[in-house]
Amino acid sequence: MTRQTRTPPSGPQHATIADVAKLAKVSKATVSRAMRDFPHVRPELRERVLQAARQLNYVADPNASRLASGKTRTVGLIATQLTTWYVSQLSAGIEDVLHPAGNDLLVSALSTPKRRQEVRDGQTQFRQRVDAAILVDVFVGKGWAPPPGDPPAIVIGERLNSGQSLGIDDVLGGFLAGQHLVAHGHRKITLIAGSSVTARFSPVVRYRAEGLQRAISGKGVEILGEVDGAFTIEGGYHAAMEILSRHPRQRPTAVFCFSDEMAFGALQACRELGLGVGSDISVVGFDDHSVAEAVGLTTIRQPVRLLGQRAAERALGAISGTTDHVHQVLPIELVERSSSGPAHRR
Amino acid sequence: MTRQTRTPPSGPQHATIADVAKLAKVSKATVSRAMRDFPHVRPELRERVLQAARQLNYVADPNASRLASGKTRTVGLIATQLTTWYVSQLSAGIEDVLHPAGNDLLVSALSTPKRRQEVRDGQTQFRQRVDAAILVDVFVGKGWAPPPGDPPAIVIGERLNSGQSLGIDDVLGGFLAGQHLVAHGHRKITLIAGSSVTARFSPVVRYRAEGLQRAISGKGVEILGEVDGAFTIEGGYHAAMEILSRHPRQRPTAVFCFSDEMAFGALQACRELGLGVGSDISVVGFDDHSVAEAVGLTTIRQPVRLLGQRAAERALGAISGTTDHVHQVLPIELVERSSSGPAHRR
DNA sequence: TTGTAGGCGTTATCAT
DNA sequence: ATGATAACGCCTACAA
Repeated sequence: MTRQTRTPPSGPQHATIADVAKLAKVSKATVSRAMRDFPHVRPELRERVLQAARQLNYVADPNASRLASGKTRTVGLIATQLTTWYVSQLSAGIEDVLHPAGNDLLVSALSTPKRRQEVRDGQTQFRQRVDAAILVDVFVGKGWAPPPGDPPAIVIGERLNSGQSLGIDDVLGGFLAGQHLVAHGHRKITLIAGSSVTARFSPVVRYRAEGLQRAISGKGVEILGEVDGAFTIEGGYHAAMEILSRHPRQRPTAVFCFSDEMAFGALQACRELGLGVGSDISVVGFDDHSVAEAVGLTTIRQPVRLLGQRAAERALGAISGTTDHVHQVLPIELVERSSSGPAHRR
Repeated sequence: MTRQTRTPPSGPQHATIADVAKLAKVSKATVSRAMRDFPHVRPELRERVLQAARQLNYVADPNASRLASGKTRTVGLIATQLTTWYVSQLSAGIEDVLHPAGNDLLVSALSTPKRRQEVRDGQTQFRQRVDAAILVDVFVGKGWAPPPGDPPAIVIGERLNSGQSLGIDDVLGGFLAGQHLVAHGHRKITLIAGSSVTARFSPVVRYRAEGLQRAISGKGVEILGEVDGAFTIEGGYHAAMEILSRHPRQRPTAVFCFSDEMAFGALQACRELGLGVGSDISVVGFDDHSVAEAVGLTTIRQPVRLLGQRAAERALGAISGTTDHVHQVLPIELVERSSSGPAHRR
């Protein structure tokens, strides 16, 4: 019977494990072990194999090894928005950990509520492609756990009852901002939160608002409403524009935005309306975005990159069987800059 | 001989193509064809297969198909810095195209010059993992082409003699900025460029500087030097700080930054030094970063996301055998905002 | 139009 | 400590 060659070997194909084995005069099994630093390989042989591999410029085909081993060496990141500063910092943090460990990161957006539901039910999109998943702002619900058969998941931004989750203390975040504004004499504050749709499901939004409430309760502070900033710059701009173009009497003296990006939009609105930021109006953001310092934005700093690193570490842990059902909380702090100051007196 | 079962099927494993075949009472081959919308499959059978697949919650194991077909359905992105706004927009654009086409994006940083050299010689890191690669700011050199055996590559930010590259007209970018400043009466301009190391290899930096030169030549304009802003916010801040804290006589009236992020740093420096932006000092950036509008930064807008989309389209094209050896240039424009204005008269 | 069966390159089991 | 070899799950050339 003739050997069945698929495509005529057009060019110099890549070396396979068999080529290395032949050159090093050992079996494929030994090559495989040597390449992966397994014990029980005679140093001399190991050296011979590595040298042969180098000579042939050999690297194991990831697909073949994935198929054979059943491990993908890949972690999936699922987020609602990929282009935000928050998510890009997160990915950077995740990569910090994944790459040295020889793992890949597979990113996937999840824009529609429908797809969000899909994730809760089972990560079809990542099926058999990842060993673990990191979910950010998907709002799966306290009691959630990955459906049986699905890879383990780490959840960022929501506290799971039993589990693999981490985040910051959002109540504290809201509280710190509120405390700061109250201390500066502000008595009329407007919140620029997420979209109204998100708000319903998002613990993040709820908790930050709750923290603010705690800080102001009993201080005679009025919250002039919670407007929709969609967590975008434009959203923050429009929201602020609407609020701040009111008559000074009905205007807040301070605006607390649930993200720095919305705060940037608010700053723009202030500028266009000729309001002095930090004097006529105080603006406080959330995140400590990389340009927050440059624009002098007072904000609640959260360690986003670190959050990513921790998540990745736990993902790796989960893969190797460590199931630490703990909610991990990372520290935040208020960073005072020029965008906030004493309430303007009239 | 006993059947050699690897791991005892601990849980309800995932359905395989064989399961679907059995349930639909067809061969594996037919399942494979039906699932991939191949022609020459009786509609009735196709329907039966799809239904069985749905019922078993079956999705093809990507690794197995990759191994069998030799295609990874993955495109690699190699960049020097992953956390910049530019690269994150680029990835977003790439994903716009890749995802609908059922392809994955694999991202890889390339921080050190040594690793950069590795890429020029052969993309070891992506070997057998991607069907095509997109290289951004790697500066491979005009005559470069992927080494034989390596997947096709699309280069962003550098014009290859023969091929697969795209970018903007950097000379024009520098020119537009220069023209704008000259028109506003500026006669002393400082450039905040990249790091001195990068500058030597980077056509981007060279061309933008050249464009500026062209715009100012013969207009009695003095370039007060090209300082290193490292393409970061902090870098821009420090560079600007140093320049602008000089005696007014030796100070430029305008600063042209080769990225918006450096311009943000420059704006911060101005604020801290009490210099009126747009009056005492004009600042022009490059990119049209998403917060540029919010801070009123005059800048050269480049369509970064579109650049990513085009690159991805060409990557997909290259995979399917289309080799269009053309350098594609995307349009840019000056966006005038409040950070620039007439030169301050003394 | 459908089925059969070999092979993709690696890992892991078993035997030595 | 090393070697032989059966999976892993899919794709595809070829036969029918």
